[in-house]
Amino acid sequence: MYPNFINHIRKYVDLDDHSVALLLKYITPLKLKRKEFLLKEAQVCQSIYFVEKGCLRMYFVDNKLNEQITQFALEHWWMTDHFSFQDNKPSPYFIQTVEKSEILAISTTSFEAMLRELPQMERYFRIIMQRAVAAAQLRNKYLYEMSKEEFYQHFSTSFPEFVQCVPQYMIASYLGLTPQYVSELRKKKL
Amino acid sequence: MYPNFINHIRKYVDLDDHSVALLLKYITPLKLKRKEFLLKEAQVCQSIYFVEKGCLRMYFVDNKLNEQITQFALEHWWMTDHFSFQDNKPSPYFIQTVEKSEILAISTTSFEAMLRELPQMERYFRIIMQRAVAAAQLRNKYLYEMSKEEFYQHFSTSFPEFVQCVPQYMIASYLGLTPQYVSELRKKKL
DNA sequence: AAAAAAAATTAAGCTGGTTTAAGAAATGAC
DNA sequence: GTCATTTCTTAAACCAGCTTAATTTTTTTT
Repeated sequence: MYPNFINHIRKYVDLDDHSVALLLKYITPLKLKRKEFLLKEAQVCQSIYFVEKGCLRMYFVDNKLNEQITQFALEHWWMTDHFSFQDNKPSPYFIQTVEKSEILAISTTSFEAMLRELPQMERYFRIIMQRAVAAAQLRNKYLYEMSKEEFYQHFSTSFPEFVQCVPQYMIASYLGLTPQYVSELRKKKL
Repeated sequence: MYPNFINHIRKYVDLDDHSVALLLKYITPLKLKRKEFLLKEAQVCQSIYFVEKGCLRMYFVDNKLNEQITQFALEHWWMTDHFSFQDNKPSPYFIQTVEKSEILAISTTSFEAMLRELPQMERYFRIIMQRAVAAAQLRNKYLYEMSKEEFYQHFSTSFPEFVQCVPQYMIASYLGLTPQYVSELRKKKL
């Protein structure tokens, strides 16, 4: 039952079978097709989502009506609009499946109750969030030190699995590039 | 004793006086002058730092030998190289006081021991880190949707206290702009 | 298998923001 | 209070990456 989910937690904290059983009461499994939405602009993001299988993207629509992708989540990554989730504010984002996916959702209220009942999960999320901050810090450094060309080359050599399963125009959007420019860079490299 | 520190924790979790006493054993207070270093490039970042009073900046030296500032920390903010702190890796960053400051340091080992003895602190840091992720997500969105001019105007109207106490060229560096361009933008606005 | 829709490419012209260089103003140290 | 250093300004030339627009290729739907 949800092996990616359980294994991921057990990588960071001890969790006996009884605790697992308790934990499962707080999650809602979702089977989704390609291009289904978990969140739309102006809604409050009521859950935090774990990608058991598949791929999610998060984007907002900018003032030129472009979809700006700000995040992807692959298998065993978490995804939410943290600001909306924590403070119950309407979100500017859409969260959508990129492909057929199995998602585990934990609602705001379940999240709070789960943390109270299972202190290991408090620890787990402290570690996960700390790692997310570290990742954000690193990505941020890349933005300061690399040109857009270097940023693209770095990304596409570091994460070839993305280039596989995500269309090129989405990668361009995520990296803050125009599809035309990515096309030019690819030509240049060959 | 360290009112900013204790009040900040009590904003998020309950902490009785006995717990406060236990907690204080894990922290090392530091009184620093202007421009003193807490971390230099190639060192492992052995502590997480709380700004009780004053101001810190974090920067790295890029391949053109510019100091690129990636973060500031004002009163009651935390600062560390999370990647270095968590995984004991050498850091690419410098952490330095911008002005005379009072800093509370918690070392890697103290941090771990503290979390084991005081579960409230596990919760506190889970919340703090979650808020840091939310802040990073928001800043990231701004980078996608704003031009550099808009980003500068937004920053300088949102955080006038910074423009007060941090020299202009540091703000330029933090925002990823040249000092010349900031100068031009300021002229434009008046 | 054909039609429709979505994604990727190509190329020319343009612009937001950098680079370079020099001088002016502000700050800190003695 | 003066000298040395740091910070800020001005201006012109330049370029990385965008815009626009048209064409081709790939994918999806029927």
